[in-house]
Amino acid sequence: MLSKRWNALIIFSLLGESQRFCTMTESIGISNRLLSERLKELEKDGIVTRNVYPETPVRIEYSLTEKGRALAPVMEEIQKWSQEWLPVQEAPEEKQAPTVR
Amino acid sequence: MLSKRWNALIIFSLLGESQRFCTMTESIGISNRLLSERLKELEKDGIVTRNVYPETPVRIEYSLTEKGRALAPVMEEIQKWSQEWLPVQEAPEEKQAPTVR
DNA sequence: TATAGTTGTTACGAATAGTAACCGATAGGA
DNA sequence: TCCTATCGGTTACTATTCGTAACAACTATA
Repeated sequence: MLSKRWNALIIFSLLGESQRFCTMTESIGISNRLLSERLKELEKDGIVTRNVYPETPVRIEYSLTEKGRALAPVMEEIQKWSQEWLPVQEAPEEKQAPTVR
Repeated sequence: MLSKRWNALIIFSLLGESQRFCTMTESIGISNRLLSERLKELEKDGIVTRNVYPETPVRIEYSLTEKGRALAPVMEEIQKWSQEWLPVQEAPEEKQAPTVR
């Protein structure tokens, strides 16, 4: 499951707090097609839950189940390893709205 | 890198001891095409080293670098998680030579 | 009516994975 | 010499998955 592209990043971004769909696409840099697909799979695997808030426009938040939160130590070890062994990378450039002068 | 299919299994199987190409294809269940491709990538990333023993037929053993062995804690946490949260699976059936009666 | 925000779905070309056949070097035996 | 076998891969081809863009359904607001 962690070997599937994006899943580690999805879980990582949910470890902190529950997140909305559109927030996740932006912060992870995944397309909505794939995020939708991955979240369905993770929900079926019992790692993620989907919470619907029927406001307008509808708000949907995804969060981790206990099984999902139990992956925290795995993610921590991955972080430790990458801090020690991977060269520091430039952050990907922000897409800015063109500034009007 | 761990998100690429097979890489976690390849590293896991090298954590114990160095392995030959043909042993790895059998134990992991990966095709030789992909194993070859993945090992090249992992070698380029400095995670795996390739040792050639010019016997006949030639013997080639793959082993982990220090950077690769540093992934041991990650793999351990993954193991712990799966033992706690994943149902026990049937081992994939061995391919047996047909028994002659 | 038109527009915008949110969470998706559909369509389709591009990239990656999987399968099977083949290659080159070497050695052993007929 | 010719055939066979082993090892560590390549090559060729098909199937699956990914990535991008366009669109859909719902509803509130202008």
